[in-house]
Formats: sequence, C-alpha cells, structure tokens
Amino acid sequence: MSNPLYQRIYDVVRHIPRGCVATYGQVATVVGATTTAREVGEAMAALRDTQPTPPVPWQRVINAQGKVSTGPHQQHLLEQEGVVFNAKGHTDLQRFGWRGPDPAWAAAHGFALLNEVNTEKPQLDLFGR
DNA sequence: CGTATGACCATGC
DNA sequence: GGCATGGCCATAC
Repeated sequence: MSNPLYQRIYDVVRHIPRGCVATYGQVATVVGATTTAREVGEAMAALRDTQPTPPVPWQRVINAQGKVSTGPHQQHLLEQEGVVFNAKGHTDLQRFGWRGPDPAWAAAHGFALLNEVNTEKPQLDLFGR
C-alpha cells in the first residue's frame, strides 16, 4: 500500500522483536496520538491480501487481553518464536509483551514511546515462586 | 459529504 | 470470567 498511515504502522510492527508480542493499542500509541487500535487492526487486515516488502510480522500484534485475534494459526506462529500460551489461549504480557521501540529510532522517525505502565514495577514475587 | 464497517479497548453488569 | 455498550477514527462506497 502507498497509504502513509499504514506504512508508519508497518514500520512500527517491523520493530517488534522476535519472541515478543505487542497489543494493537501499543502500536497505535507509538504511531501517533490520533491513531487508534482499530486502525492498526485495519492495517493488519490489509496484509491478508497484499504483503509488502520487507514483510511485516503481523502475528506479533495481539489484543489487549493477551490473546490472538485471528485464530489458532497466529498462535502457532508465535509459539514457534518462543511465546508461551496457556490452555485458554492467554499469554503473559508482562513477560512477552513489547516494551516499546528503541528510543533513538523512535526519535529519528517521529514515533512515540510507551510511557506509563512499565519502568519500575513492584517486586511482587507472584510468578516463578 | 453521510453512512457503514472494523484482526480494538475500557467500562459496567 | 463472559457479554453488551459506547467511543474511537481511517477507509470504502
């Protein structure tokens, strides 16, 4: 697509590392203030017909509930990359969730970072032990 | 330009 | 946890 907005969305998705997942909302936040999760979904849907080059790792974009939105195939692709899902199809966003783009890259291309949530999290030892 | 649509999300029950 | 609702905003017609 020559669509500028979609190109920006694809650029961001291409920066999600292997073995990580990002939510539609996260991608929307990075792309820009007016961009919504719905538009990210639209941009991903457009890939069903035409795959741009370089390819976009669309499977790494999932919904805010930690589940895939398109069916078992997407989950399978992620599992091959090392992402773990439980029996109900949920993944742990704290563990596999994307922490945001490289700050230098984001600044160079005019993208935002993922503020809020992360940074310092309380040391609740509720997983692992 | 108005309407319908959507691989979404937060909220409330 | 599931289901319904309203909001969101770019696209397609």
